[in-house]
Amino acid sequence: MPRTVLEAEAIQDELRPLLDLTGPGPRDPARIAGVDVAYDGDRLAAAVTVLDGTTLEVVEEVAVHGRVAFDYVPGLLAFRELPALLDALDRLSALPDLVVCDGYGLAHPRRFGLACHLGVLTGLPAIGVGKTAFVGTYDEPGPERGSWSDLRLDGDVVGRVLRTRDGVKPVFVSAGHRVDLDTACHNVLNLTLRYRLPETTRAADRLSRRMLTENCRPGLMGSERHDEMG
DNA sequence: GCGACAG
DNA sequence: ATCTTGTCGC
Repeated sequence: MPRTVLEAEAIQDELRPLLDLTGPGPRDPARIAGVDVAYDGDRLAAAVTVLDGTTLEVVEEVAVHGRVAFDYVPGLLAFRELPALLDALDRLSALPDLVVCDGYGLAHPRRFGLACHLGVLTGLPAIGVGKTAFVGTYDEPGPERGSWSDLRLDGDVVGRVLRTRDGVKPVFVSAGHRVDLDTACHNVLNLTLRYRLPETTRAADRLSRRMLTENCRPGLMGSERHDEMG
């Protein structure tokens, strides 16, 4: 774990060459994971929620407790959230086919946002879905669900501003690892049949908050249902 | 130089 | 991220 901004940025530059940007990535993933982290002072809870790619039903979920080990610095979000997220991902019974991150991927000052970092470290296909603008310029996409516009940074298209619901504020989609932008947006639209944000993100957000609030066994919480027989 | 800045 | 009431709308 880096201890300074400079160290962290160096790590990003070091890992960036490991990115797999040769598309297209999973168009019909069977298991899609959503990840999110909730905070309370220096306490945090990281959650991973896996949905069935077809029914969008939650098929597995894991949440873990942790401590903030890196202050939030724009551009270095991964160092704050990744340790706990990797911990939670390790506890899944089966690997997901796609991970939807809360934040950015290639749309990043050094082209290595949370979704890229998580993807490289786990080897899993990953994409980023941000709720607000971070980097880049763009034109407002059309008002209907499905319309989008390029998110550009220094002349490169680094992501897409995608309208997931009619007349509702768009989200910022970018590729992370082993998924191209088209496939990323395709998946995001499949995950937003009812709300602006992907069901994966919503489920992970709820779980992480619950983990923080409830007095559960320090360590974990999840769908490792302890068969309560008898 | 100053302000903005994922979560 | 988090602090926070009411309010407009389906």
